Amino acid sequence: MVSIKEVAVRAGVSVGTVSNVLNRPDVVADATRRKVEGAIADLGYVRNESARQLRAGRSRTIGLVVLDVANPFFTDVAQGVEATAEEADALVTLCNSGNDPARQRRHLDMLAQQRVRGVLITPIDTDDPAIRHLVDIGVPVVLLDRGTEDNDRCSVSVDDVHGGWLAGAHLAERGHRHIAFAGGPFGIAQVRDRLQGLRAGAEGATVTVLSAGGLGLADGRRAVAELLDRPAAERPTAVFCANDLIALGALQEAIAQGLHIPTDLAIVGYDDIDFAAAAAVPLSSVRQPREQLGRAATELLLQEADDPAGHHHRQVTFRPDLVVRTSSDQDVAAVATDASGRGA
Amino acid sequence: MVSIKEVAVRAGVSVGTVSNVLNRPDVVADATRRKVEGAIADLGYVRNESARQLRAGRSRTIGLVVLDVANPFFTDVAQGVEATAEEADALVTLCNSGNDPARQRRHLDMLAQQRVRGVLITPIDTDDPAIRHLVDIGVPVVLLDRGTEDNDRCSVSVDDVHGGWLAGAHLAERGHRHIAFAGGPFGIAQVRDRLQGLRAGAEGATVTVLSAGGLGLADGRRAVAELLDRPAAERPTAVFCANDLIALGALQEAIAQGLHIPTDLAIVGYDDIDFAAAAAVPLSSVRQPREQLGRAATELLLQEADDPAGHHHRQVTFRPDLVVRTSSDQDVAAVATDASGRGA
DNA sequence: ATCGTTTGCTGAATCGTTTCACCGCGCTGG
DNA sequence: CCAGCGCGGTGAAACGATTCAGCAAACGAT
Repeated sequence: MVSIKEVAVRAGVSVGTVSNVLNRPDVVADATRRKVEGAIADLGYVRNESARQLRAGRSRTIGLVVLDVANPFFTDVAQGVEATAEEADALVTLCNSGNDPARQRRHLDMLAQQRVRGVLITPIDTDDPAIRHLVDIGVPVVLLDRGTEDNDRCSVSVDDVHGGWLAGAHLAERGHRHIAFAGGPFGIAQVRDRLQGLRAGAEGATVTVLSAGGLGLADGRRAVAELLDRPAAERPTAVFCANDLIALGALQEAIAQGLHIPTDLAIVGYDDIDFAAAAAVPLSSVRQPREQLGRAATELLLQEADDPAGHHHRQVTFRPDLVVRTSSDQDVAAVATDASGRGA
Repeated sequence: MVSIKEVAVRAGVSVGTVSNVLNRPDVVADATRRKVEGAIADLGYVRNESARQLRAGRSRTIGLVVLDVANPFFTDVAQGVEATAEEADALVTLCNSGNDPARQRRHLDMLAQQRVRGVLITPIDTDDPAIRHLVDIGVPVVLLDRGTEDNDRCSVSVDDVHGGWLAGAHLAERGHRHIAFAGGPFGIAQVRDRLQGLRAGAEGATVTVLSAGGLGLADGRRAVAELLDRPAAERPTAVFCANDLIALGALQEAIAQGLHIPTDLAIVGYDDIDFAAAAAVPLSSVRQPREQLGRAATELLLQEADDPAGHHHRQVTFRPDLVVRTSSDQDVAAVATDASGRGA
């Protein structure tokens, strides 16, 4: 593999000059520059980023650690991050913790070793010591899709309590008196907050928490199966899901079991991923500004990385809104009249 | 930021010894090792990967460049890649070309500069010079989800012609005489091959190519809209989509327009992503071994990286199979009888 | 007591870049 | 004619880890 030195020899100049051609072409005389560029092309020279970085002491990349790459919500956030990073000539290393604390730890260690300029993370648990360690050794960290009370770092989040409230209020307003909640694990703050909001919004209604263990399609299917195990009289008439993957799984299982949506069961999801609108029974969902979330977080991170002293940490919170689609757009009262005797 | 030198000073040993504690703990006396470990913990020392890499001449990471991270097919492939890489103690940098040649180029340049151990790529066009350059400078490259006639690199692919054939044969067998194809652009080999296979499999049927420009949900919606513009008599009775995103978009639009699936229009997708089975009209789809694709490619890559001399390039091809679900599971003949007079 | 051998550690060279003090040259103004 | 100044370029010193020849001490065998 050819180095700057060999380029210098072939061009008949010193290594310092080659470096100048690469980094500050304007200080080099035209003729010399052309000679060097010729040598670079001839030898197929490729810059060695490790050496640059070693010398510079910091890298041009930022780390992005998400809970689940298979969830379109996170890929959308990632696109916002990447777009913003690209504008600032930064690179992004995308890491998937897959909701596994050990994997998250490994990724954070690796990012620290790479001396990344900063880390954007959707953390699994409230206060992982690995995250604290990063902050302590001076790596800028911005929490993504997650607020914090600590004021030694920035965060960008969406008001999940309000999101849950919107869903609860909507369902209550449609006449639902018994609402199920599907999603887990409760170690994840988003899940807790959305449930809390649901309870506050669905005033007067009973809220039943189903034991969906995770945040995937399969968990939604399980949740509806569990729901159908109950006697019809005790069965919730609506289910609010902690994300759209669960909601889509629930939708599928409900249809497979012969339920009509929303007549027999109303469903509201969370995130408003593209697949939600594209579902055959279009899914009501609490929409988050996904790309903007990524953009805002990246801007804060780069700001802090560029000027750690002048920076002061901020907690940015977006407001979600509810998109009502077919899956929940019917009054329970109307159902009781129109479709009495119906049900699985 | 603390370096190995400061650790050495605090532990009262030389830097060589600290390095040994880190890399070959067994050659260091217990007492010394403990002293050094103590110093490391006290100072919060974090290894500098750039320096290691500079010295070693190569890195521990491999690059993965995919066409579209928002497509669950690729995130599934990526999971296979990551799992295999992790077993081999390698890291993965996931890059999204987003079907943009310029972005692909930038990512490849960056990976070359990082001196990655190798690159896995789902290329956009047949023979990008940037890919050739990588091969020329000795970076192992494995084509992913894409075959090649060049025998200077490995490839792992799925027989797309056969996949298209399966879909075509299935639809023809169900009595469809006029089949539409949705997907693009045709610069992408997968799209071409699937169409070619469809033509071969749907013997005796007419194939109409719709002008879906891309490979996303919106393109599927557009395709069905275009289809409905035609007079009913000239309208295809089935549509084969180049991937499941298109198929799901088509499904949604078809339902929104009041068509019944599969009675009025049969739909077959490609990839069998999880959302396909979860669609409310479960989607027939050509299944590819997604994770296995990633695993196989990564194994080939690591093999080549570990022993470039002993390695000889292989072209691995998997066979896809067809999963028939509701969206296409009905005979056209039966339709004509059961549902005459129906239609949008 | 002497001579290997083993054990455990040191110190310096090395990787490829960037950066910076410094140098020679030609030109200009006094 | 000379001091001063840009201009263009040089060469060496970093950056932080790894590796390896070499050294000192301890030990075992004869």
